[in-house]
Amino acid sequence: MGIASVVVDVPAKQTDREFDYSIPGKWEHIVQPGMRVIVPFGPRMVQGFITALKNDSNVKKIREVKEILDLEPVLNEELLKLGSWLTEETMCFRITALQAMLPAALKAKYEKVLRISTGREEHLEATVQALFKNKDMISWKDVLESDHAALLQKHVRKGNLEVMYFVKDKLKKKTVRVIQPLLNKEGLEDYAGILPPNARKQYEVLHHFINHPDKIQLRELLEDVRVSNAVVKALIDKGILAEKEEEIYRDPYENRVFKQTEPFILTQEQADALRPVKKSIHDNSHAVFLLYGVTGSGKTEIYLQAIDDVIKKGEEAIMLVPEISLTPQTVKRFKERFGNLVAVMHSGLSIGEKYDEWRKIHRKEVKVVVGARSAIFAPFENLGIIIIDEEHESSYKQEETPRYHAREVAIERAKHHNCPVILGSATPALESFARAKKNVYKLLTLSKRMNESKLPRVDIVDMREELRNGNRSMFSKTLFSKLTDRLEKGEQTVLLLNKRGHSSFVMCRSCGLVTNCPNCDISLTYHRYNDSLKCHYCGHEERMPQACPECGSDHIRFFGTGTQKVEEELAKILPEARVIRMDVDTTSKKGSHERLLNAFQEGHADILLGTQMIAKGLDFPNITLVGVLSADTMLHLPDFRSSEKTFQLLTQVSGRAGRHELPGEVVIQTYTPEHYSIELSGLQDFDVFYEREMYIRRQSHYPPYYYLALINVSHEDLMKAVAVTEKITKYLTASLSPEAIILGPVASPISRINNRYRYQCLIKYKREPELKKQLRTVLEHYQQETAQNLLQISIDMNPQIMM
DNA sequence: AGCACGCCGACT
DNA sequence: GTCGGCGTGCTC
Repeated sequence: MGIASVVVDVPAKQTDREFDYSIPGKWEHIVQPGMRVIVPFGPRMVQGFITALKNDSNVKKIREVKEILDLEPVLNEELLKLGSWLTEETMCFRITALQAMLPAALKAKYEKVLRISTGREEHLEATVQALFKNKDMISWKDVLESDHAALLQKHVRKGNLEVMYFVKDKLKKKTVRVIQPLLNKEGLEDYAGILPPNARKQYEVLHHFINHPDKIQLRELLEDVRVSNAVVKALIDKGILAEKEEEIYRDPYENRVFKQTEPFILTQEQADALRPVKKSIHDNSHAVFLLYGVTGSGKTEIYLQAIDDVIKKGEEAIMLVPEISLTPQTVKRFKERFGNLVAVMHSGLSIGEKYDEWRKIHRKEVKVVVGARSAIFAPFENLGIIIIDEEHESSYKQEETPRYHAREVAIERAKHHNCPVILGSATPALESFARAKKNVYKLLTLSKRMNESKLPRVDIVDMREELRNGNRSMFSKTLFSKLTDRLEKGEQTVLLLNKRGHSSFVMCRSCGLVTNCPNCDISLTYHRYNDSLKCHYCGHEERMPQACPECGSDHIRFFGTGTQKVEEELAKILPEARVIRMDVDTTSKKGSHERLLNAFQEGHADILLGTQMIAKGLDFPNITLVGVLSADTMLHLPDFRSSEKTFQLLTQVSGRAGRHELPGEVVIQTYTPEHYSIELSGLQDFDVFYEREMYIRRQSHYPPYYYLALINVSHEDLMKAVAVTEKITKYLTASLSPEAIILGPVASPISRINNRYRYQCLIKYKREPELKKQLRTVLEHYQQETAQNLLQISIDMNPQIMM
């Protein structure tokens, strides 16, 4: 008898294992590991994944698989294995790992409903019958909201009402109605001849098919021939035409024509960098390359040509790009080279669109996927290369469970496929560069920009000096004069306002009160569209106050990312300048990001003003000036990577200037010009920065010299949170090797979320083979309390941010 | 995660 | 005696 091992969709410690189910005979030859099923689990139905098939089971009372949800496995053997690896590495539940690899559309939706048992209607009093008025089922959610929950529950016990469980897919495949002729050209002509003379419209429809015998979408047909549905219907009824439902993809890029491009001739440097990659592709050998190339050195062309080789070899490619630079511009470059062999995956797509892109990959209709972090799980079976552009970007680390880093997943998959990985960056993560130096990764260097263009000249302006000289504006003299100069020449400027986060908070200018969330220790975020304040952590929402709740002053206003204020000041000092502002406020609508960039590219503005989101990917020939208004705002964050992040951002944004014929200039304004990350980004010298930063990391026992694991404990009771963290810290100190450094307990940077106090313990280690086992023991020990949700313990292996 | 089961105190 | 509170343990 066929038995399936199933991982069920119940993310909890106690159910984090396989359960056995028997397979009904009719499905015996269909089922395969990696398929989704619906299975009975206790009293309800849940979704699950078949992880293995076997012939027998030790389980006595085995139940049957209720339904098979897929005709083809959604997870192949490799991905199932990768799921186990993810579970192990990130210490998450198996089901969480499996779901993370699939588009959200494939996740189940559960519904619990009540219905009247057959023939028991008389047993119900009028109030209950009234609830069922006009419907045979009511949802459990409504029951809980009604005042009759107890009463209804009693009827369930008596058997008058029945509880039913439904498992549904989040989403259906999208279909369109398609019309096609059932006769050939001659047949249609003959039939047109015998149509009654008053059937003019039917005649026109037939005429369409005589000229275009192919099938056509009903909607298009109606538009083209300008007839109503009734006309087509008549012809279908007569058996001349046929209608059918056809599955279609929601193609976010439909109606867009991409001009094909040919590979460019590579520079000597580029060719030298590409050669070892090509060798690895053709030898089917695994290797990780760190492509370290200055901004504008033509990394993308190397990616494109490597992918081209992979496709020619009949294999597939994954191209990861950070979410914020996954702009239509980027996508265009890949679509222009590889046409419709490209699928695109990013968070801007709807659940349905993502699902459709995923299906193109699953059905082997595309060869390349360009996407953000989660595209690393694209279900390709013959991977020939994985490329991660801007590999230092922190968005490659998922900040929810499973807390994986796409770079590590990429390497794991590439090992399985015996194929190369390219990590590309002008400012590699310190960890990556260190590995390249140790020859764990192979270093490929591009030190020159293409088109012979020079790296821009960088001016670092000390804003303290400006203040001393009586300049209180946010623009230094230098920046102002260069701005005016560009304006006169008709060249373009990018202005970066380097502010932390992307949100705007509210502060009273009289008493300095910042409106905080009542449940969390974090400021509320202003939302313009409904003039309200929201907490991004717990969802708390309140109206924007008219006066300060503390001192009553009406000088209360929001401090946005500040771009608005800069815009106002620009309007004062350079009234003739046309400014495009890009920040959360102006880019929240779908497609607005692209629209603004297009407008800038087409020269409808002189200045592009924005936050971090403008630092990447812009490649416009007319940009000759980049200004950073305040370079040091994120330097003083309590994060050991803040210097690295500052250096990376400044270098990236500087790289926007002078990429083509016109030379570029950069002005960096700062209050700490002596800080090495600012000074060295001015010199664009990553190598020196690397040495400096490595020295500091070694001194303070941080990566790449040490690995990190962060344990976060939260509890409603502050003392309890501290006590548990304390106990964990003690336990780990005792059970890990003396080389491990265990710090804590300390309050989290966000010390309270949703009225739960948060404490943490940080482990720095070099080699601790027992670490995961010990952490599992810790989780095990607090199992009971975490199950009751009194206590929460989360573990982040290799955290990117210390929250 | 749900849900049933079971044991306890408070009530018709 | 019975209802409903919540701690405990199970789900193939």
